[in-house]
Amino acid sequence: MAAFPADRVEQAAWICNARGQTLTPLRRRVFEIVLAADRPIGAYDVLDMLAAERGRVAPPTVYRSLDFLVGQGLVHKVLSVNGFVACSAAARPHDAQLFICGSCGSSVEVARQLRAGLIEEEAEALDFAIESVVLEVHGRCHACRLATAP
Amino acid sequence: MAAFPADRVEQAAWICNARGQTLTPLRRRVFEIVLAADRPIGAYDVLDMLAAERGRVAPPTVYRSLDFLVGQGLVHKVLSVNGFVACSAAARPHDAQLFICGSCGSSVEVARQLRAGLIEEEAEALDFAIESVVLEVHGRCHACRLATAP
DNA sequence: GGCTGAATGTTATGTTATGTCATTCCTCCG
DNA sequence: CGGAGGAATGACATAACATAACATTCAGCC
Ligand SMILES: [Zn+2]
Ligand SMILES: [Zn+2]
Ligand SMILES: [Zn+2]
Ligand SMILES: [Zn+2]
Repeated sequence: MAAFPADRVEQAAWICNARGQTLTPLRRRVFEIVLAADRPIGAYDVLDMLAAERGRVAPPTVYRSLDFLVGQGLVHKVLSVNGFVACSAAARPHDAQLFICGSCGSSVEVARQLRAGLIEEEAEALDFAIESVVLEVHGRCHACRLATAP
Repeated sequence: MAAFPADRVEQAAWICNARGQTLTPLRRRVFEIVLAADRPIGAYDVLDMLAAERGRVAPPTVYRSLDFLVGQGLVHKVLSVNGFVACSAAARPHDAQLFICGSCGSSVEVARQLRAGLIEEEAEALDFAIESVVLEVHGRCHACRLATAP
């Protein structure tokens, strides 16, 4: 198998291939659109961009591709804004940890594990089997703080 | 002012009063419905129950009451299931920390702070001003694990 | 060629949430 | 008393987000 590529879209294709999956032209294009947005983007925004390129596009077309990309860990769904954002480290799937600015809409994904074992401890105490953890931090980003502070 | 009451609905009324707000009959009824559900409940489920009692009810009626209750910290919005759940410790507002079972839909709110300072550290490094943190843990609860394990 | 399975197209509908203006009701003040 | 002002609710319409179900296309394989 070829070496891990530098371009993020090629990385995505590589990751899919390594799993016996296919990054089809449609999925690739959707991934490119999400990637280019560089912030969480709505499914219907993706739809509009696709429609501008290829005429009428129905919602399932977009949601199926997004679901595939989310399933492969290439894209994260951002619950607090009903959006999707490209993963910054998709090589191995993980729960996203996002800092989301309420002013400009930008988001930053943090790779370093932000939780100590407290959640796992609590799960143990509850006899709760963790499957996934949603962690989304809201606030104001550096740029927006500069913009209003004197 | 009267002492802090034992009943959760009366507590809610007390909390509102203490802030110069009013738990009107409608808001009180919505709170009772959310409280009785003992798990996240959808806005339109609340709507249906209200409608059964008082005839036609429009969505804004429900959403306004839910928004009020969320604003007062009496109810938490659960993003991962598009639902609302009564807060188990509303006396002072806080970000919810929820363990949500994907099998039975139940949720447990944990009061003890589940995060060490790692999120705050990271925010500091990013110069990000935190306003709120969404933490929702998904998995299988104790009861559901018992139900399928031999 | 004909079967099969994956992907996409197509139509319709379900689910969640908000914008806007009208109405009610209470309180304050002259 | 009577009207101004504000909070809450009612009522209507629509926006925004997401999925169900079935048809079609196409490549790989025997
Ligand atoms: Zn990621
Ligand atoms: Zn910002
Ligand atoms: Zn709470
Ligand atoms: Zn359960």
